[in-house]
Amino acid sequence: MGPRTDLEQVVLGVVWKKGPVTAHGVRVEFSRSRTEHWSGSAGAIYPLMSRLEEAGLLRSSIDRQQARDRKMYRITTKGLRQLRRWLTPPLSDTAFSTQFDPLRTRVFFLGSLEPAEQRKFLDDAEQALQRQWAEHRDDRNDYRKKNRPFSAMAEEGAMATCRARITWIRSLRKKI
Amino acid sequence: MGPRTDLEQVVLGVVWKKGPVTAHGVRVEFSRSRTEHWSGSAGAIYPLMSRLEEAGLLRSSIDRQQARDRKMYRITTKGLRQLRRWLTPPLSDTAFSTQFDPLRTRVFFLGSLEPAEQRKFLDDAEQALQRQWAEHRDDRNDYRKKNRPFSAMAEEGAMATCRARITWIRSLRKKI
DNA sequence: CCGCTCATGTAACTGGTTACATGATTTA
DNA sequence: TAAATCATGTAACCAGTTACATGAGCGG
Repeated sequence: MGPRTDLEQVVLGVVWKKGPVTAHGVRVEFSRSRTEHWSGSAGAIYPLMSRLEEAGLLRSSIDRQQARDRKMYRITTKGLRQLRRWLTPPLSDTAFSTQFDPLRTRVFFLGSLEPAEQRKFLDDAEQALQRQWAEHRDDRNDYRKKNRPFSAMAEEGAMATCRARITWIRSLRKKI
Repeated sequence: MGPRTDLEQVVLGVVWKKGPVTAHGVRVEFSRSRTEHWSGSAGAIYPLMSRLEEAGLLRSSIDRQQARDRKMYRITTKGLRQLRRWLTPPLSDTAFSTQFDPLRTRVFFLGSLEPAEQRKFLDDAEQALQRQWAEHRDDRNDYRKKNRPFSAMAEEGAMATCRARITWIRSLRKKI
């Protein structure tokens, strides 16, 4: 009965990386993320981490040294094995399938706008993507400073897709 | 009381593009899509299209000409106005925010694998992305044949992000 | 006549969300 | 001393999903 959802795997990964850590600490990590895919809401994280502990993938202990009691989570050997399994080929199909892109989705229906409005849409999109790229660049630089090379590499992935989308939007702009 | 979710907007768009169309026809359109973000399940589509009709964005009529009765949906003037509003800047923040990418998500935790396993992960990913790119290219060519320029442009967006991700994966491969 | 596609729906479930409740500690 | 942050949780809700039910028409 290992983790079934990506969120469970990611929480496992966060505990591996930051552990020992509180459920609150995991939530903070989610709130810092640029993507809005998961909010890291209390209603999701607290029951989820209890489940992972019950499954033997996490283990918790009460830290009474601090000003107030804190439930510290660590990853277990079994948990680490599970994390590695999640990353070891062959990966599930869903790991590779093209993801939902609200911008691309909208382009399918761009023909319903007047050409002038279409151009406005594309100009707006390009600006937003440029802001987004800059945010990921800042995050990457932060990760480099903190000596977290894999997180920096992940941010470079986000930067690369931002650049590709900007180039794509510009090419549409020329066609219209 | 307009549409609140992207799925409702997309269904509105599909009816605009393919209409008059049955709820089943909309479902088929979703099943053809490469992305797995929405399954287009009956439990989602049928109640949703009823809601859109109740809100005055779609209008239906029973077609008795066919072998069996079919409920044909068309977009209303109000519906088209709503579709355009969805595409008209300023777009909601969620339209631009960096999307969830299961591959990038995994890279954050790639440090938990041995270097040899890391390389295997990246090789596997590159192959999958290349297959994915080819699928989107085929789809784009189909759309071109069918004279659907905006759908073709959308597919080119997917192709561009695939290429960017391949380049990114290769650059990680060199670093490791 | 068997299985496939077209066609329309409903019921139970699920993996999250928002909002609420509580209280200690820290900072302005 | 008020507001923000740390910290732990629960309850109600929501937008989907899977699975089921039903039936017509059609090709092999």
